[in-house]
Order: sequence, then C-alpha cells, then structure tokens
Amino acid sequence: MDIGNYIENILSKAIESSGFSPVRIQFDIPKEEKFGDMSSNAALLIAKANRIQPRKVAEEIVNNIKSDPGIVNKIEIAGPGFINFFIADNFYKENLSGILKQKSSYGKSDINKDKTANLEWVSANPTGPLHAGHGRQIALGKAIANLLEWTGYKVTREYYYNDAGNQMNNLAKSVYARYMEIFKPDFPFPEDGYAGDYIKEIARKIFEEKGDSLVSISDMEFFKNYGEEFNFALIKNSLNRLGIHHDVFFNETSLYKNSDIDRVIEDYKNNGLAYESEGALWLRMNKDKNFQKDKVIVKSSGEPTYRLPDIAYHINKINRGFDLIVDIFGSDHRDTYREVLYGVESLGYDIDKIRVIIHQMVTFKMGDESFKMSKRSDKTYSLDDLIDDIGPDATQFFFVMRGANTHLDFDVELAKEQSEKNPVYYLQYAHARICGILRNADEHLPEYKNSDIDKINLELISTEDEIKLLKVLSKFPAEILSSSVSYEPHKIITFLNAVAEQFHRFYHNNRVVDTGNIELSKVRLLICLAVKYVLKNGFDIIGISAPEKM
RNA sequence: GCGCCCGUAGCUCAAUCGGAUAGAGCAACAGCCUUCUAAGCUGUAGGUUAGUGGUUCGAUUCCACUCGGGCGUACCA
Repeated sequence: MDIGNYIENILSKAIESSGFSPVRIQFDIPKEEKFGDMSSNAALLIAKANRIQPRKVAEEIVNNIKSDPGIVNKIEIAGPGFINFFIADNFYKENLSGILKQKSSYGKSDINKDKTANLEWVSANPTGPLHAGHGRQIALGKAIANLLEWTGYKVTREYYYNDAGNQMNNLAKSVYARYMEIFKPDFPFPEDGYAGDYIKEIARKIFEEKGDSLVSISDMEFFKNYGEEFNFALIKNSLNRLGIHHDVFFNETSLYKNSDIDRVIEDYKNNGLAYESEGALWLRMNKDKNFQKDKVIVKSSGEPTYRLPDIAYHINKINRGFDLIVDIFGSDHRDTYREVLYGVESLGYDIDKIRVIIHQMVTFKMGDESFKMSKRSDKTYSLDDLIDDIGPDATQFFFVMRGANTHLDFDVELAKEQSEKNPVYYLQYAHARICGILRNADEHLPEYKNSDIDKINLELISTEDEIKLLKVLSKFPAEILSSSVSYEPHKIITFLNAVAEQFHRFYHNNRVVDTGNIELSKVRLLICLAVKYVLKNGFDIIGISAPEKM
C-alpha cells in the first residue's frame, strides 16, 4: 500500500465531509520529526480561499478524518494550520517483507505501462571523439532512460546523426591533408579543419593500408567514409565504457531519401509559413512567442540549414507514435530547439508529448586550471581521458549528481581521489559493507537465509536507527516517481545518500551478526538485505556499479 | 544592445508546483577502531539565500529593478 495515497484519500474525504470545496492536496515530508511523517497545508489553502481562520479549518477537518489507528498513530495541528500525520512504526516494519519479496524490482511502478518513450541523446556527428563536456548529456540521458523504464515506459534509446554536409566534407579534407603531410610535410592544412591528433591517427592508418596509392585521388569520399567509420568506433567505444547502448542510430540522410524534407518544405509553402527572399527560403517566426526574427531553412545554395531536417526528424518521431519524446541538449541549443519545435507546431503537430531537457555547461577544474568544452575552445579533454582519469562510475555519478540546470563545476582532482572525499564512494561503501556483513553471516549464521519473510518477528525491531532506516527505504518508490516526472535523476542520488547515511549510523550502533542472539540477528540481516536491494536498484537507475568489496 | 539560464556556508551543491528553526559533502576544529570494512560514526564552527523593493499568514522559491556569471543572438551544427 502506498502511504501517500492513503493519507491523501482520508484527508480529501475529511475535507469533503467538512463541507469545504476540494483543494489540490499537497504533502510535504517535514524536515523535523516533531512535525510528523507527512504534513499537509490543505487547511491553509482552504482558509485563504474562504477568508477564514486556518486553524479553525484544520480543526474541522481533523475532526472528520477517519483513519486506521494501525497506520496513523496521531494527527496534530501545528503552526499556522498545518495538519501533521504521524505514521505508526508498524507500517514501516510491515513494509520490510514487501521489499524483500520485490528485490530488484522494488521501486518499479507500472503507471506508464503500455506506453512508449523515445529518448534521443548524444547525437554527436562522427567528426571526432566525444569530449568531456558531452559527458553531462550522456550521463543524464542514461539515467533518465532508466528512470522512465522504472515507471513502466518501453524506452527506445536513439542517436541522431548526420554523415553528410559541411562538417563531414571538412573531416574528409582534414584527413586528406594529414595523409598528404606524410609525403609533403608542408602540405597546407585547411583553415577550418579539425586540428585534433585523432585526424593524424586516421591518416596514418590509411597510409599503413594504402601506402601512397591515394596521393593523386580527387575524390574525397574514401577519406570521408574512413574517417566516419573511425570516429564512430571511437564514439561507440566511449559510450560502451559507460554502459550505454542505443537501439536506433537514425541517419539524417534517410529524411532526404524518403522525401520527408521535401514534404515539409511543400507544407510550409502551401500554408504560407515560409517565403523566399534573397534566394533563400525563410521560416516565418512568431514574434509574439519571443522569437526575434525569421529563420532560414533552405540556403540560397539549395542546401537546407540544420533546422529543416531537425523539424522533419521530430515529425518523424511523432509519426512513429511514441507517447513521450524526450530530447536532451546543452544550453547552447536553448534557442534552436525552440525554433525547431515552433516549426513542428506550426504545421499542426501536437508537440505536447515532446519534452526537452536542457542542461547547463560544465566547467572542468584541474588544480588551478579551469576550462570549458566549448566549440571554440582549443583545449581538448576527451571523454575517454576523463574516464581514464576518474573511472566510469565517478564519471557517471558526478554528471548526474547535480540538477541539470546548474552551472556545474566539475572538480577532476576530487573525482579522481579514491578516498572518503569522493562522494561516489560513500554510497558504494554502504553497499560493500552490507555485502561484507552478509558474507560474515554466510559463515556464522547461514540459517538466516531460511527466514520466512512473511513471518518476521517485527517485535524485535525496536531501535530508533532501525525504524528510521525502514522509514527511508519505504520512500524509494515515491522518490523514483517524483524524479521521473521531473526528469531529475539527481534526486535519486540525494535519496540514496540519505539511505547510506542512515545505514552507516545503524551499522555503527547495532551489531548485526550476533550468534548469541540468533533471532535478532536474522531480523537485522533481513533489514540489511532490504537496504542492499534499495541501494542496488538506485545504483542501477543512476548507472553506477554496486561493488561487493572495496 | 536583445533573448534565455544561473547566483544559497570558505569550496561543490540540496531544499518535493510558496511552508515551520535553509540542509549535505569537502575543507577547519574536537572525539570514536581487542567486536560484521574507520572509504565509517559522533560533536563544534560556518548563512542578511548577490542587492533593493513588492505580493501574503508565510518567499531561496513568485513579480520588478540593480549588480555579477554563463549560453545564444549565422544562408555553422
């Protein structure tokens, strides 16, 4: 049973029988114990709407609440008119067997059962390896995809890329130049070419395979394809190291081949949404929606700008019938995605199911040095370098640890530290510690495994640390729902921190395996097991490993 | 200039569509290992939530302005 639903239910019934018009019930989990386990400001809201005294409203409501004393221990009115509910310890104790039964699915819900979601992220074009700045989006997307699955969505993980156009020509020219350099050291390198060392590596590989046979070639196609393949291998390898696999690699070119792009152009023209000027095709932007000026969708050269295929791509996703379409971009795309969505909407498509998550840029700190991964930055710090420096778990963890909308300062030195300073270890250590206890129990008290989880002697659970621990664990499913609807996986980490903190405290104050008190030991082992499930499930969602030893 | 985002402890960040005494970690200081992992626990200190006004029972949260930082403002993606 979900305690939140239960309280909400009895509260709204009481409001109704008190004769007040229904309000949207809001709950807080009070920071302080003396305010109970759940608190509602319903009386304050009603009082405001009806211009009466809040405390009187609260009294009226409380008098009409019919609750099960086995679940609700006490109801109090406090402060200006908060109604505070104190939940009986027994409720949390009984929850223990539920966790133990559900194991690796504790926390899952099916509210989005039979719904499909498409998550598109990373989507870097194969012009080079991923850099460390990509890491934020990559890690966020991984965790969000998991969160969506935990609430029942069937998730398609998608990567959108373009292997045609200027960028790729540029890649081809850059590779060609580096190849030619092998024979003529003064061969000119294109002014806006890709300067990274990986281009030299590609050229060297081509030289090893083909020798000088391509020196007089005029067709850049070979260099383009070779570079693309090489770069995609790099990208996929980096993603692999973080445990990320996309289901669909969507090639922008397919939108040209199947005439989707042409159809969009036709639609714009037919509806008077686009006009020609100076040889280009312009999309009329709505100034009322804070757009500053019209935007080019087809250049005078006849090539579309990036907006047009992006619009066609979103229409394609809508037509594929997903119930939810999620995009993740850095804040440098804030304006462009608005333009794209406007372009989609203006053709009459329903963009309500499209959800765009914007994350702010990351500043990396190494010692006294600070740098950003902007396109203009000449500083190169690849995602692989970052993973080499701090490991895949810390990489994933540090990027997901904070809300997407903060300007994150990433302290590489801190993340590198294999010590108590590193917040990822605080969590993982709790898990490893439990595994250690269980190993100890395997040796000295193996019979705990035969405990009947339907007949746990709840009387034996008596210490404050145990009750608090069970309380925290009971909130896990609600935490998942709340971070899922807001697409904020960092809330899971905040929650897991609370679990780990309470577990460490419990561990410190309560001996678990005690052969002198076998029944108590068994119960405490089951509590440890429940904590282990919650930690492991949380780790799975945010995408880090659950070490058994550290 | 204009648009969007951000500003919370010395540092990095939380704070559940406006809730009660703004919380963690790191850094600092003081304690705790003959007992399942001290990568841990306990305690102390640290704040005019950038600033000024406003809205109300109540504001870190909403509004206005000022200051500071980021990102955009391409017929680049």
